[in-house]
Formats: sequence, structure tokens, C-alpha cells
Amino acid sequence: MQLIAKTYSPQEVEDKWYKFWEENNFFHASPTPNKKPYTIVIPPPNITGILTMGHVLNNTLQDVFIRWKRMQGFEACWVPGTDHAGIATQNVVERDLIKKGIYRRALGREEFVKKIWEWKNEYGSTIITQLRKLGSSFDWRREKFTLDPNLSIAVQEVFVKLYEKGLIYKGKYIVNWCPKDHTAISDDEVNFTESLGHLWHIKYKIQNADEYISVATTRPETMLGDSAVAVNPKDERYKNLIGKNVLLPLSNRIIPIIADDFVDAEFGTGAVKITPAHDMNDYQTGLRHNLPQLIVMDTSGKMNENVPKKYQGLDRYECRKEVLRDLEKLSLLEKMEDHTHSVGHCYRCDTVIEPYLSDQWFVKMKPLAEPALQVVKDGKIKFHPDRWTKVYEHWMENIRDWCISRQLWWGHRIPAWYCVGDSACKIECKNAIVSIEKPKSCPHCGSTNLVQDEDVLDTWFSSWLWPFSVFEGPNKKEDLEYFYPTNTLVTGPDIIFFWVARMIMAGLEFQKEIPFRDVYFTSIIRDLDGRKMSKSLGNSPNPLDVISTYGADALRFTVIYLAPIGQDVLYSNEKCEIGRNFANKIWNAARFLLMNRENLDGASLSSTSQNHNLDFIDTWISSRFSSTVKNITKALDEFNLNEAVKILYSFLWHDFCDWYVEFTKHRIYLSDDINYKTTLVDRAISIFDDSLKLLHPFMPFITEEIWQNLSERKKNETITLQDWPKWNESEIKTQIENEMIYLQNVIGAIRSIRSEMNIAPSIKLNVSMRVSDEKRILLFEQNNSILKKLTNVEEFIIGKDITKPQASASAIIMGDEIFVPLKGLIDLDVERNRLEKEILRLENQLHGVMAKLNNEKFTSSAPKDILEKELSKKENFSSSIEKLKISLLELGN
RNA sequence: GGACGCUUAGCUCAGCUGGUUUAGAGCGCCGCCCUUACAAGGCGGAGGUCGUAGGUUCGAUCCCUACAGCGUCCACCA
Repeated sequence: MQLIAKTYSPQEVEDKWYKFWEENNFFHASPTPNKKPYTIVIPPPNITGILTMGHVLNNTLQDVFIRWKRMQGFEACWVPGTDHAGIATQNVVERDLIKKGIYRRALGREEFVKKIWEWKNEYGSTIITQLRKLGSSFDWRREKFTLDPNLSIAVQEVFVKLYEKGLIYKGKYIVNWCPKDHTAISDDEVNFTESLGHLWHIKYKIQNADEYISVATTRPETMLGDSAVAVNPKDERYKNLIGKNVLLPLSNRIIPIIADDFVDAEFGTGAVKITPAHDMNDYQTGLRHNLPQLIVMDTSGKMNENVPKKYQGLDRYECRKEVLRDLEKLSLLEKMEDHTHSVGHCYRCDTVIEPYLSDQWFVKMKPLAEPALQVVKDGKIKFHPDRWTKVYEHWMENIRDWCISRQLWWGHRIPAWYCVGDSACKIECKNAIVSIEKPKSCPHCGSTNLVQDEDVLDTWFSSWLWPFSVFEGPNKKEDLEYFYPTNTLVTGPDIIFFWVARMIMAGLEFQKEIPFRDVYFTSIIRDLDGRKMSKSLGNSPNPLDVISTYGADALRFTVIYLAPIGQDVLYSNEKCEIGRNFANKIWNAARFLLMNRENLDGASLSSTSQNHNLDFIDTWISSRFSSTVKNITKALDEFNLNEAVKILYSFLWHDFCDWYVEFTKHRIYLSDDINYKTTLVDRAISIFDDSLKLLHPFMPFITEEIWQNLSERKKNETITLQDWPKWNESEIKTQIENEMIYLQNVIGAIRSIRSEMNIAPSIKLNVSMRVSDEKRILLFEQNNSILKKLTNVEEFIIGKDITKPQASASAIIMGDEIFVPLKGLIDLDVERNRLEKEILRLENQLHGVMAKLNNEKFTSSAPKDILEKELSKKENFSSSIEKLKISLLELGN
């Protein structure tokens, strides 16, 4: 007997078992011909990340799938790893260095990258190591990092392939520029937030006329880069101005008034200033009208040399103030109104994005998107919940090219080279040479003076290869063949475009096969007020603290218990009491069994125990267990872990502990037969043993701890590798389950009467029952002494023709009448009240049934079985009412 | 502007393609119990006209329409 403590202490067992699992390599998977693979790749957390509740949910779900499949006999492979996270990491390390007085630019690229690697080697595995605390059964031998040499080669190969296929191009386009991070970011990395701004109306003077045209803008400072003023061609107000020029204030440049359909005559003044280098729409308009693209800011968002001297060097917002002040002085500011609009922010640092014209690399997405759209439409890849497929399809059908170059130092450098040549240089030499290796010389002029592109690739450009790049290495071919495509991807819906969609494209393009079959989109964890967990709000609990107070199992169980598929979860630490209390319940069930086992020690069991027939309750619990296995397996197959955990909770707590153990307890106490007792305990242990297996994927630590103590185990035996229980359809016995419901109701009724009549638990009662059915009488006889224990009844008098004792409380259970003589124990008014209330309730029910039955349309068109059910309901209700009325009458006498 | 989701007990949510549930669970609440596994527990109980208004149907928490509130995503916003 080792389970002595009355309450379970996770802290004392969790680390021990993780170490045991890891040292025995239970989680390692390798291609095994006679076993089916089941593969999950972790959504690689950023190396700068710390463990959040989001990670907890995400990784718990994956671990449940993996552990379950492993027990089902699959070669289950869960690949751990981390993401280099370009901008995020570079920022973190740069900030770190600044504290030490070291500056990135002074350090130089090579040294700075070296510093990041040092940082990575020290802190980069923090988060993934923390996942051990959660019990995650990763194949640690396969841990990967997106910047590992093998994975980097994969990135470069893919880049070259796409380039050669014409799907990667370089060009000057307007992109989302982050002035703080000094890099372009993709459309998807921009967060729009509504904010209150202003709409300024500025007067531009028409050239050679004493007339003005007013333009409306939210960004006056960009007027320094204006190339035109546009109006709608149908706008009567401005028709005569089209083709004329205006004098751009402050810069005093002459720019044309042009007509373009995109201008909405209703908005603002109906005239728009066009700044092709600093606005997405204006950029397009500029192309249509062949307008000059004047860049007026530098990469930090400060005004550059293309603006009048007084504005040069000013930050864009300071410049705005100056421009407005100057316009005011010139009386060119017609009016200012409040205007709410959405403003793009950098998803990393929240700085306001500047649309910025620059040289960038892009991936042409349409050709990649088409097959990726198809596999989802065809159901080859399924989303759970399904509604995300619509979102996916919409995005894929309207996909835009992907800007993949980043002006950072940390990441995969673009494998493109430029001739910076010699005197012999030709125009073609300026073109990029795309190649994994540095070319020996320029193919055009022969110069050996070549430099690599300064930019690195978007982090997602390595992430989208993750489901197959993780298998890069010496066994690449076998591993890929065996483990790819992976089975299930578990991730948040927030990265459906960033990551999920792109992985599908990359899988199909480079492996000619989908990367995974099912995508499980997790819930978003929020606080009790429904706010997203975030560092700045300080509302995100540290999972490690939660684990140390409640235990990893409790945390795992709780998040799954709280997270139905596709719904957000409102979480607070206190909710972990659900999991903790459940763990404790399991713990005590184990204590009960083992204490009894110990008391019986010495009794031999094997041969004699076989001689004892199964009691009613044994058949019942087997039936319940089989249903439970069946239903849990079904729920897991359907990705419904929340449902699975509830089924298990209810089975273990209510069926097993509340009823089966309670019955068994009294069977043990009532018997003198040591063999019988031993049989009972062993049966209970056997069912409990199997139940622990069902629970193991959800609560790996406590189940291992108990399982190891439940019987003699061989060295290095583990619940982790036990077979997932199978159910036997023939053991599911509806008849038995109904009989049990009957008994539960009888017991419940007696307890209820006792409680409502305020009869002390210590007072023994006598109970008579008028039972119609022979089988039920038999059932009573079989369980008589246990029923007496469970209800504290002195004597049951059961029969078909029982007369109601005087002054007794009564109740009706599934047609049978039960009488509890009260002989002065209580005020009969209480009972009268109780009966009247019950009669009223039944009468209401009957009323509803009669409404249906009196409706001819119902009786003529309802299906037969429904009709019969209503008829039998009617019978039951009216006979019950009658019986209760008689009881009520007798009470009055 | 477009799409999606949510609205059921005081709180957080189930209710899986219309009649088997007398609308359930956990927490909270009320009452009784420290009964030899468990007070992180046991037993009993109160509490809901299933967001509003229509419609389909013999029958609607469930299907349809409109509306309201909350939330999310996409697009656009001079």
C-alpha cells in the first residue's frame, strides 16, 4: 500500500514519471512496417515565447491525440520544435543588447547574428522545455528549429524552385512598411484598428485661375508627395477642371487634375489628392495614369530630401503638425472634421504602418492556391469545426501575392546574388542571380564581384514547409515516406492564413501531397470578462504556477473540460478546481480499492474467485463501462475531446464511485466469505485499471502513478503503452441499465422523503412497496441487504398487494408505489403539501400530452412509435395521479 | 460593406441535423451529514415561458425569415 495520503499531491509524482517516460524512450517513433503511423507536428512556438494558456490548450489537445493513438497501436510521432521568429527575436535581442550599451548597427550584421545565436542557445528552448511539465509526449530525438542547417537548405531549395518556375519575382511595389522595425511586412501581418482621426479639407489653387479645388485627406503630410488630384469623371462640379493643373501648396509643384472612376463623389469634397508612393490606392491610380512616384519619407518614417527643406528630417507626425500650421497661415485649410477610420498597425510592435514603395520579393500565389483550395473543397483535408472551410475558401479565392522579403538580419538570407561589378558590367548584370550556392562569376560580364541580397525571408516562408522539413536529415527518405502526410494539425484559427493555408500550398507543391488530413482549430482562451489573454493586460496566468498549485493533470483536464470545439473559453485559475477535485476523486477511489485489497492480502484468489457469479451490479458496471469506451472512442474519433472528457468524468465519478463502489463497499462489509470479497475487489480493480487507461491521455501523471500501484508491474512497464480498451457490444445491456435506473430511483425517493421530512439519517425506516412486476421483486430480493444499507431501512416489505400503511409518505417510481410510514415522525401537512405539488406537476404533464392526443391532426399524422409513446405517457401520468390522490385522501383520514 | 459565430438556471456552458429528458452538467446557492476511499467529500433541494417578433409543421430550444445585443474574421475607408 503506497497511496496513503488522503489528498493527491501532484507535485510529488509528476516529475518522476516524466523522467521515467523520457528515459525509457516511450515517446520515440520510427518507421515500423507492421504499424500504422500517426503523426502530429507541433505548431512551433517562437524561441522568444513564454508558455501561455494558449500553448497549454493547444499542446494538451495534441498530447491527448498522440497518447490515445499510441495506445491504439499506432506508431505515434509528435515532433517538437521552435520557430526562429524573425522580427520578434531580432527585437528581443536588440533590446537586450541596448541595455548593455551595444548597438546593432555598430556591431554589424555578422556579429549581431552571432549574438542572436548565443541568445537562442541559452534561452531558445525555454518554452519547449516547459512543455515537459505539462506531460507532452514529444519525440524529443526529433526536436527541430526552423533555422537548423537542414531546414535552411529546404528553404533555399524551395525558393530556387519557385523562382525557376516563375512563381517568385522581385519588384518595386508599395508594401506595408514598419518604420520601427525597418522592414516590409505582408498584408496579413497588418492589424487594422478603428481610431478617431480627422479629415482635413485643403485648398489647392488652380493654375492660371483665381479658383481653388479642395481635397479631403486624413494624412496632410503626404501632400508633399502628391502627383495629382483626382475627381470622378461624372462629377458635374469638377468636370470643367479635368485636365487643368493645380499648384501644390508648400512644395509649389505643378500637378494635374485627373479623372478616375475610383473616386467617390459623395465622400469628402469629391476630390482626392494622389500620393502614389505612400498610399495603396493612390499607387494603383498612379500606375493607371502614369504618374511619378515621389517618395517623401525614409525608412524610419521621417521626411526625406524630396520635401522642402524646412520639413526634412521631421517625423511624419511632427511634419503633419507643421504642414497644418503652414496651411493655416496661408488660409488654405478650409475645414477639419472628426473622422473615424481604421489604421494599420504592425502586428509585432503595433507601430502605425506606412505604405511604402520599395524593392521586394513576392510569391505569385494564384497558381499555388488553386490546388490547395481544391483539396479542402474535396474533403481531403477536413477542418474542425467545419465552418472554417468557408473562411479558408474565401481567402484562397481572393488571394494576393505574398511579400516575402524582410529587411532584417535574423532569418534565412535570400539566395539571390548581384553583380556589383567591373567595368565590363552590362545592364543585365543588375538582375538577380538566384542560386543556393554563391555563383563563381556573373554570367553576363564574368565578374567575380558578387554580393548576396541583403534581405531575409519572412518567417512564415520556413514555417510553411514545417510538416515535411522537420523530417530533413539522414533518414529523410524513409521518414517522409512513413510519417508524411501527417494526420492532425492542432492550431489556432488566427493563423489560418499565415500558416495553415500556406502549408497546404507548400505540401501540394513540393511533396505532391497534402500535409495533414485534419485540422483542429482550438478555442481562444479569454479571461472571465471575455478579453483575450495578453501580456499588456496582465490577465494571462503563468501556466507553470498553475501546474505547481493544481497539478498538470488538473490543468489539462480543466482546459479540455472547458473547451468545446470551436467556442472560446473563459478561463480563470480557480476553474482548475474541477480537474483537481476530479484527480482527487480518482485518487481516493484507488485508495479505497487498495486499502481493501490490502486487508484481504494473503487470500489466494485465482481459482476460487472464478466460482462466484457476477452480481447484478457487476453486470451493470460492465455494461456502463462498455458504453463508456464506445462513446469516448467515438467522441475522440470526431475530435470532440470536450465530450469525451465529460463522458469519462460522469462514468468515473457517478457510475463507478457513487454507485458501483458504494454497492461493492456494502457487499464487502456484509460478507464473511474471504474469497467472495477478494473477487469483488479484484473485479473492481480490473475495471478501474481499464478506466485509468481511458483517462490516461487526459491525465497522464496520476493515471501512471495509480496504475503502477494497482498491481504488480514489470520493470519499465507503463500505462503509456497499454492497449486502449475495446468495448464489447454484447456487454451493453439496456435491460440491466433500466433496472438500475429503477433501483436508483427507489433509493432516491426514500432519501428524498427522508430529507424533505427532516428525518435524521440515524433513524431507521420501514418501507413497503407495491411492485407490479415479478422481475422487479426479484431484483429487490437480490439486492435487498445493500438497498437497506444505502437507505438505512430496517425492513422492506415488497409485494403485489401491499396496502398502504397509515400515515405514510408515498412516491411513485416508474409505476410502482412506495410507502414510508411516518408514525408521528413528522407533521403530515408537509407530506400533504409534497403530494399536492407532485400531483400538480403530473397534471401539467398530462395536460400537455392530452393536448396532443386530442388533436386529430396529431393522431392521424404522427408516426406510430411517437403516438404510442404519448399514449403510454398518458397512462403513466393518469395512473400516477390517481394513486397519489388516493394517498392524499388516506393521509387526511 | 461582406462573411461567420454566439444569445438556454445567479455564473460558465452541453443539448451532435424537429416528438425519449419531465430541457441537462459544473460552479455558486439552500438544508442535512466529519457514515470505516474522498469535506477537494456524501445525500437531498431551490432555480429556466431556451434573446425578441413572425413563419413552416400535427408538434419547434432545435428548421426558415426579420430584428436586437455581443464577439470574430475579411475588404475598404481620400
